[in-house]
Amino acid sequence: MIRLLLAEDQGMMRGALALLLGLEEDFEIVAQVGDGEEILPKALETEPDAALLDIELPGRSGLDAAADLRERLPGCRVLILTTFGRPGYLRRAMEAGASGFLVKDGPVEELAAAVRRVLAGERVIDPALAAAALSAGPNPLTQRERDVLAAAVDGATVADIAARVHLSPATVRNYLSAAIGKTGTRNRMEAVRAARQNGWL
Amino acid sequence: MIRLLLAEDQGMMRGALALLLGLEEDFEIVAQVGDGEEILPKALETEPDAALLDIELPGRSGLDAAADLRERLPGCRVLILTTFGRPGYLRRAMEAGASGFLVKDGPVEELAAAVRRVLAGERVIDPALAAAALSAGPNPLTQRERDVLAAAVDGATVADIAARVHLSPATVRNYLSAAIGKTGTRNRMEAVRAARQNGWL
DNA sequence: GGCCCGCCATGACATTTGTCCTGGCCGCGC
DNA sequence: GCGCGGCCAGGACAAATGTCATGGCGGGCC
Repeated sequence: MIRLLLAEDQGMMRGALALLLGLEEDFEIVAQVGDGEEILPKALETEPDAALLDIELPGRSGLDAAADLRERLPGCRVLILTTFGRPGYLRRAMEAGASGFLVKDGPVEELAAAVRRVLAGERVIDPALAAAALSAGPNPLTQRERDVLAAAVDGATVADIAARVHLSPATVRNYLSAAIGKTGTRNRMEAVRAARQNGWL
Repeated sequence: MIRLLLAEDQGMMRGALALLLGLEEDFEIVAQVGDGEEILPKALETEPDAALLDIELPGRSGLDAAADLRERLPGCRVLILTTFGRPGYLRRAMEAGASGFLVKDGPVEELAAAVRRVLAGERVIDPALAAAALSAGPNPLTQRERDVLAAAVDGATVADIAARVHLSPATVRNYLSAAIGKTGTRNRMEAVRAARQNGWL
């Protein structure tokens, strides 16, 4: 019997996946969570064989949770299941010790198969996405540049960003300028979009 | 037997919902589409009793498709199923003649029940969302203001927007200023976010 | 030790952006 | 007819933004 933990914030998606995987003879969903903070506690409590994690979660990113799991529950395989096939996400997932990376497009049939293959020791990764991740190269942004960009997503002014990150407004502008340069864009919003597109945030 | 059409772009979600609804004794999924353009042709071909439509679709919005269906296939009830419970979406869905409006949070069990209730002639709407839609009031933005805002989403400059909408840069700035004023925001990006938040785009 | 980075900050500067005002052109309602 | 509002454009001005140069601080690496 394969014991599964399922982390997904959209209630309907979570319920549908749980029902679906529950239909498989050898699968058992031992935990369902909708918040990233709950993943580790629930996993420690139920000790699943595999965890199916969404990335964009309230509370704590599925990628961070994956790293937690590798450290605290090494016997549990981690599968990332996400809407967006961003190269940087795949890279971070691999660095966090994930065994599989699936996108929410593609047929549901893949899902159970992927879980089984991961449990058998295989790595499951979309080949096209793997190629994209390699060709895209690593994240060129420094920590601070990421912080500042992340604080700029919702159209905040320099002053707002400076307050959020506890920096001088002038420094913020310098980091923004650097990020704009590195992403090859023309203004902060384009830089934010480019960084998100690549999974660099 | 209730004949259903299902429109949803995420393959995994679409497959999961189809399997799930297919489990109901009296449901039959007669068509599945992942593109908004395909909704009307498929519906005319299969003549379903109800259509379950996502809003954010490639090709054509689920809201526009809903209007198409009301006009060309009045016997078909329309249920909108969307990730975002934006007040403006609900309003537009009602104006397009939809009988139900569900958000993708909330349990899957609601889904089949909602379809049955809609087929029985009821309207199915999240009460909290209905209240929000009423309190938010109608869309205050004019057509041109929406156009210009929509063209500004990805951090385009005034010149870019002007080229896209075939307007003078000065006019674009005026429309942006008007949109910023009407949304009560401080710059174009905040205006874009506010407008999207309310489903005004 | 010297060198390279990342980090933080400031000043100066050109460009872009947001605001306000003026004006003209239409269509609609009273 | 008159007023109102949406549509289009331009000018003038203040504020925000993006760039560049300069400087100091600290930690790695050879």
